Order: sequence, then C-alpha cells, then structure tokens
Amino acid sequence: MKTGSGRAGQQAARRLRRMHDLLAAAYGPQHWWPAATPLEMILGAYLTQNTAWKAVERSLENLRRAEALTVEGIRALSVDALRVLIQPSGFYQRKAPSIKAFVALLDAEFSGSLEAMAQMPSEALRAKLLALPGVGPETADAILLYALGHAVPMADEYLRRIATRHGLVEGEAKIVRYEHLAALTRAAFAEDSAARRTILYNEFHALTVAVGKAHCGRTARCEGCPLECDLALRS
DNA sequence: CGCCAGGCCGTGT
DNA sequence: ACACGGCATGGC
Repeated sequence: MKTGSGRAGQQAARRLRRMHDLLAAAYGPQHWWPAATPLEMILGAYLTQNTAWKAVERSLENLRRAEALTVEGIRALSVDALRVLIQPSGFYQRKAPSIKAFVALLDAEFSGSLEAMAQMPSEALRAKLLALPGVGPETADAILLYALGHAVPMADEYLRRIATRHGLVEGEAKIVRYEHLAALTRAAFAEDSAARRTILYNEFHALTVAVGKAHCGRTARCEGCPLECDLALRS
C-alpha cells in the first residue's frame, strides 16, 4: 500500500501536518532560502552529508575567502584546491570530486546556468542529479527544493527519527525508506496550492532540522521538545 | 576521550 | 532487496 493512501496513511499525514504547525508556531520562519544563494545551498547540501553544520560553515567560509562561492569560482578551482578548502567538513576525497561533477553537468547540459537547469521538469532533473556521484535522494531533493525552487518534499535522518518515535511509520528507524517519508510529507501538504507547497516543504524540512538538532538526535533529548513525544516514557 | 553530525557508495548476503 | 562498513573532520 502506498503511503498516504489508506486510512492509516491519511492519519499519519494529518499528524505530520499538525507537527509542522506546532513547529512553525514554536520556532517561526527559518529563512533557509532565499537567504543563501542557490550555489551556496548546493554546496551546503553536499558538504553537510553526515556532517555537523558547524563544520560546513567553516568550509563555506574558506570558499568565500577564496571567492569560490560562485559557479565560476568552483569551476576555476582544481579538485585538489577544492579538497583543501572543504577539508573542515570531512569526507573531502569524495565530496570534492562530487561537487566538480555537478558543475561539469551544469556546463555540459545547461550552459553553466543554474537558471537553465531549474527549467527542467522535477522528475527528469531528479533522475539526472541521482546519476551524479555523491548525490543520493536527500541531496538531490535539497538541490531541487532549496537551490532550484522546485516543489519537492524532503526527508532526512531527523524526520526518520521523528516519524518513527511518534509512531507515524512502522518498523525501526533504519529500515524506513526515504521515498516512504517523502511520500508521507507529500500527503501531509496535498491540500495546499502548488505555489504554497514549495514554501511549506522548505519550511517543514528546516523546522525538522531545528527540532531534530535540539531534541531528536541519535540519542533522544526529549526534554522541552515542542512535539512532546513520549519516547522517554516508552523506553 | 567517546560519541555524534542536515548521506552516499561498494560489497556481501 | 537489505545489512554493514568505510569515508574524515571538528564540536561537545
């Protein structure tokens, strides 16, 4: 059965929507976008893979000082130079070539223009991004949503934990598929207009990260969480 | 000092 | 299809 169809799915979707409302009330607008430039969002999406954002900021600062926070800037850097600049956020042997591969795709198929890339329909572009090295479902959707303004839902480790700990999905957190969570998020905002969904997906993911950092890491820190899950009581 | 962080990929079953 | 280890650094 597909997520969102069926009584249990609709119930979970409604509860997820309610979580968004609670988080929005508790934390307010997150301004993840358009605060940063599209390319900065893309670089952040790569650099933050299993990495604390604090470390990503150091790398972005290095890139800023090297005037490499633009497509031209990244293009002009050698892979080796890029590796050095992004060292603080780890996994640089993989991330540096991956970032260069993104720019290579941008140049080869979109004349180096992010605006041109953004014109491609979401589904086709998502497939292209997923074919790139170092781009999985979360990074692809982060690029689509935050850098290119497409109305695609996002999921991440925090949402996985939240959904699992609140009983919105079956099974242990680790075996809950990304696509399942994304579909659940789509269902949660299905009644909103297309234009509004981009904003809602954007804010919801940012809010998920905000509450996740504070209260829903690998080890639960439920104290004071606005979502008030009863994890402490259950375990 | 040990655990954790806004994943992804190759390998083995 | 799914589990599991490796990737690397810095913060707490």
